[in-house]
Amino acid sequence: MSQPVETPAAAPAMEPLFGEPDKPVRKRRSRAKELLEGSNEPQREAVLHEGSPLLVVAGAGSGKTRVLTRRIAYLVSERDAHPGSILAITFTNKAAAEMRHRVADIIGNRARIMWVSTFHSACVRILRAELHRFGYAREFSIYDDADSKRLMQLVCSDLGLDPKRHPVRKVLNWVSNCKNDLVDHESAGSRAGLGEESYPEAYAQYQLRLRKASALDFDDLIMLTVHLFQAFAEVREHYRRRFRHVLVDEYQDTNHAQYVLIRELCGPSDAGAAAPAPTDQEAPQEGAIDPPELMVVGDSDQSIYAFRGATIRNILDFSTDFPGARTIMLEQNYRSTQTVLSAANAVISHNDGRPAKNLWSAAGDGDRIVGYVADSEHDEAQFVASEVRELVEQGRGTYGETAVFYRTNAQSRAFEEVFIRTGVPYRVVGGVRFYERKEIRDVIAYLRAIANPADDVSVRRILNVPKRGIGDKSEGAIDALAQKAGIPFSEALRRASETALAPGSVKKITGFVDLIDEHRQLVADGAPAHDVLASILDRSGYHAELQGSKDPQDETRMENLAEFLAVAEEFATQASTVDLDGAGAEPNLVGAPEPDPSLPAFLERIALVADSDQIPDAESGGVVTLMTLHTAKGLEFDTVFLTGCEDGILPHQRTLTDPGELAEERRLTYVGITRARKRLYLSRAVSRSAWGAPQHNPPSRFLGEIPDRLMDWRRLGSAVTSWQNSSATARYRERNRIEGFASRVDSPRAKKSIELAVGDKILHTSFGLGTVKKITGSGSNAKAEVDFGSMGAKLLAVQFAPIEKLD
DNA sequence: TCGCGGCGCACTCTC
DNA sequence: TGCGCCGCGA
Repeated sequence: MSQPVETPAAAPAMEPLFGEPDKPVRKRRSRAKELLEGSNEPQREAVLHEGSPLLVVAGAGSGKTRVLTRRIAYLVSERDAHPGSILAITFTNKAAAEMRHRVADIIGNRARIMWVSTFHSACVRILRAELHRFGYAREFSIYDDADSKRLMQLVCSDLGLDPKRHPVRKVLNWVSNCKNDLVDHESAGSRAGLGEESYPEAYAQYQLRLRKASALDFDDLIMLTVHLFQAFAEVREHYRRRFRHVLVDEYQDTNHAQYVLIRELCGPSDAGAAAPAPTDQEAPQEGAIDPPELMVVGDSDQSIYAFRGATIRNILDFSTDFPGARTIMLEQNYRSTQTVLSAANAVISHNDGRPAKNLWSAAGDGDRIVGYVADSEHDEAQFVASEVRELVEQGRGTYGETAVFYRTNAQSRAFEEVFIRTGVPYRVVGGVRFYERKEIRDVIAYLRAIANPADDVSVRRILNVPKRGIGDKSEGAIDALAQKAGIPFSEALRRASETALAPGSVKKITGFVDLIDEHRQLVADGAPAHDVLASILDRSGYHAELQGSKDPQDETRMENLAEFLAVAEEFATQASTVDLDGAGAEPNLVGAPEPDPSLPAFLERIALVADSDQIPDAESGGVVTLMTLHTAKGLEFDTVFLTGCEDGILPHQRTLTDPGELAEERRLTYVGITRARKRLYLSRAVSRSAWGAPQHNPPSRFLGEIPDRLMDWRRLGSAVTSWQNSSATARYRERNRIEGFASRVDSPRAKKSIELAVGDKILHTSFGLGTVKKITGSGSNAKAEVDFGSMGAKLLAVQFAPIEKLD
């Protein structure tokens, strides 16, 4: 949890700004010199001097972020840009922290007043200062995904939506898409293009509830900022003047709302229709100010967030969106071997309608890509574990420079089991998220209820946690009162005596109100977040309840809470020295620039920080990193294991029917492959247990797209041999599509050699994994009685049944 | 009002 | 497989 604070002096050794990252780091001075004198590569040089707007299209590993960093340093050093006038937007907080480090390494302490943050953090800052214009209270809660889902659940049941036909998740996604496309709920009903159901009422109700709770969800952060800019010309103008340089990393992952935000900020001046026309001849220059300079960097092949509303359109249409824009392409890769790149190129080239691009590397061919076909996911994990150990023992790699990627979080389990058993040190990034654990959410709800009295969702969550005798009945009565009087739930709690509840119940409720009030006072007195947290854990009885429990689970809960408390304390000390957005030292930024360790600031911080921001530094970790392909973006490792290369896993089952989604899966694979510097492993499992029942998937179609000469197959599946032959790939794929997985294990050759004994494990195309219970007859007459678990016992003709024997 | 046990369902990816 | 919800008994 302890990310390095922004202390340039203590910054870890960093990569050079360009050139091979593997080379020993040169001294800071020479690097700065190199920066200012330019590099030997003309395109990179051009990135510095090229005007605005500027689009840099760069392949994986070509140092996109480095180029962006360079431009910032150039602006400050050569063009005397005030660092406070620079806004750099990155995709994750982690990336923002890294960028601040890099810039600080070149221009020193002045980098501290640069504004580097994610879209969401930037918007929160602006909203804190400006949202009162829309009538919001200054303290608003920020709802994460789980909160939004909970809220939408209430809405759906209010509207009587059948959860079978209209799952909460689906409704929420629809609403989220509307917001990302800036379609407000009044016009959402007539929204065309989605084809499926639309939920304008749910949208309206959901927004109403959010509004009542003084809460914003993630999509609101962007949407409302855009609305602010559009509704108040002076606000828009203020930020256009304040930011003279706007730089956006990972532009391919921006959605429509984010694009409009950038356009409002950096578009041509006359775009602001609301701005008063300069008819007054006395002050013609007033208000006539050039838009901020804009530079965006991206790679359309790495767009992997379409499901969240990101649209590649933004990068393809950049030059139309921003007239006069120039484009620079960077195609040299400084990260990977040519072998790795060729594989990546081969896969991505199967996507239609992408601009031609061919990455090349000067790093040499390097090792071939190792392929492995495992029998099961355990076998796959076993292979990865032993391979990692071997690399480390032979001194060819370190744990910290090794990563294991998978498509879904659920796949991490097999690796964890085997890694624990074999003693390979590892760390899972993401997965069951820290902030999604029950106990953490509980205390966050406490903190929110204290900070934002209107936050009904949070108040009701902790009303009876820990148990204090306020049950459904009491809650219902209070809720009825709140509805009747039109007041927030927390307000109704104070008037509990007006209900028909028993005096005992009223007393319990009063006790709860007092508890919250007491801590609200604590906050008002300026107590830092961790003090409030520690107090509420104690006074609410939450701590005591866990302590008294005999459930071993509660022990880990205690540990988690202790860690959370540590996070809060760390936040307080950080906040008092440096602002996490790097904006704290800027006096005239927005509203309250002073870093503050207060409770609202802490809540804001934890709402916006994703767990994947806590990826340990690869160099210092010394442990193998396990993560999903999505979180892998922007990272790189010497050795990469890309696991689960199966149709149904990667590409994911739900994407197989949609060419557009399939293209995104291919880009995801591309991202995974290009994370590898030196060694790449591709593995798949013939059989994989998915919630209980074994399931067997055909090899990923993406595997067949990689030329044979690049591959070194360490082990092939026992029964399947033809699929990796590229000439057979198309046929295989076709056959597979028609027959489903039935064609995978019935190769004639495999059948001939099958000999079964009692106790053998076999794989049947229809029944799945089974155990041989009894054998009768022999040779071609052999029959086997096989127990297929939940599928029952079957009698099979060994010679003809579509089965495969497992080791 | 609470606690327990049985059952049914769930797994994309994330700021 | 494990989590969350529901219904029941105390």
